[in-house]
Amino acid sequence: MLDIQLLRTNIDAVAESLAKRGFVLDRETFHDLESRRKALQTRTQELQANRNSLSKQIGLLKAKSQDASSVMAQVSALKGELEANEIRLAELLREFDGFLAVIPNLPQDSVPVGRSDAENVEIKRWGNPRRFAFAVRDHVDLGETLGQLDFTTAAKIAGTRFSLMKGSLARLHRALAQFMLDTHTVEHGYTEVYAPYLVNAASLCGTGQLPKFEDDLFKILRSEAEPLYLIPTAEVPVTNIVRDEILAAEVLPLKLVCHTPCFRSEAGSYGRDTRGMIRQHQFDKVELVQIVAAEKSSAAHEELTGHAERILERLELPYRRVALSTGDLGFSSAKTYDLEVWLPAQKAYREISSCSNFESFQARRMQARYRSGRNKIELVHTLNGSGLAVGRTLVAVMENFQNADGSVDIPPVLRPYFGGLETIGRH
RNA sequence: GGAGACGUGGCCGAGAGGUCGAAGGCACUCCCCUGCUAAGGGAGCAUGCGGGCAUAAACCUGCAUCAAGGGUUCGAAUCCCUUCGUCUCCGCCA
Repeated sequence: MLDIQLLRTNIDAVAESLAKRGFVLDRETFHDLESRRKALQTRTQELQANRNSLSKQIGLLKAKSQDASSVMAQVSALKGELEANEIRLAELLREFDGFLAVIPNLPQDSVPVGRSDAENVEIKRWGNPRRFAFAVRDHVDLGETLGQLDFTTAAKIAGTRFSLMKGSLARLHRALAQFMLDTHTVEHGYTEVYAPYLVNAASLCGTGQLPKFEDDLFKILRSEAEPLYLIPTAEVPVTNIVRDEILAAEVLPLKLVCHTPCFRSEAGSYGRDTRGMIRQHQFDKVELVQIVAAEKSSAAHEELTGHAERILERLELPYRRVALSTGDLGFSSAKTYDLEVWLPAQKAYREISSCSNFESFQARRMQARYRSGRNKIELVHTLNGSGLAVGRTLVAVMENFQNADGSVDIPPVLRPYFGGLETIGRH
């Protein structure tokens, strides 16, 4: 949610900024809503004030056992207009909220301007893709040859876009998550969090997945009760820890890390990445979340991205960092870096982490604030990033550490999680 | 799943149809007093959204908010309904 004051006072600058990301701000509708709101709200509040003061008089008269019937008649005269106004105002505010809720965040000035991912800008590269003396296989080939990755059975159990791992591959998957959690907690100062995998609509509105992207979510309907949704990312439960809170300045920054499965319906992605584990309905992710004071968020964004990069470096996986262009930016984000890992079978860098600074956009929706000074309350800034997507990291390890015989070496840094085992082979 | 009790500011807690955005306490901020280490006195201290205001702070003022939503009423923290949550007992369960 953008600051409505900014829209009121500076709508042309807002529209210009949004245009960079391909969003056309409907200024006429805004002005129309705003002028109707102002008139209606002022009038309604005036009527309410009248009613309140007259009602107070009634109370005072009755306390003195005096006749209040003429004042009561006055209030009754107000009633019709007041109720009609209250209803119209509520409708108008709902409409206004709906209008505001689908406006994306403003990109930071440093975000490269572009229409799509084609105009993303590479910031850095790390590591050199390995040269293979044999024909590389992709992770599907490798996993099925090992007898430890099975999409057919997963489809039988659940459906398409699920995976089933067994044996050392399942253990590798677990080891990766453990390693990421250990690194972020011990070396990067994050607090480990275990959070619900089902969340309510208010939480999803807080982080921006609702109301606009309901189709991407798995929804659990319960009779009578409010629906719950499977989390698309740990960002949702973890960031919402601070929803409707006023934090003491001393507790900031909050640095939280959380390993969860993530569930995405992948509506609208039919036909894309249908092979293998790249795009699944269920995948694990280790998520980094930071809640920081407003002026600290840009530095925190660089730091957090570095924390995610550190995982790739310690796993010895070549990657690059890309600044998303305005056209590729997520709805809530003011600036995003994607980390892309080298996949030898695709001969391409593929997204494995997305690190975003949301500034006050989520905080405003969540009413997540902190005391920034004496009697001064400010919205926090929120950030998050994958550190990393576990399934995709598994894919990258398999493909980059494969041997000619189809076995997969275990990256040295993961071997402590394997009791000394160095290679995953058929068994 | 069944039965009952409950949900009030940063925290504890009073409040039972009108002068209640809400006593009192704790915490916090400022001032005074006091030569010391959780002494005393005074003042301030919820949030959101409007209007004054074309702009920032300050200030004044209005409305809303006592878990959430709806209802009764001239008037609701207070009465009624629904939902959510907490606690206690029973049942079930890893």
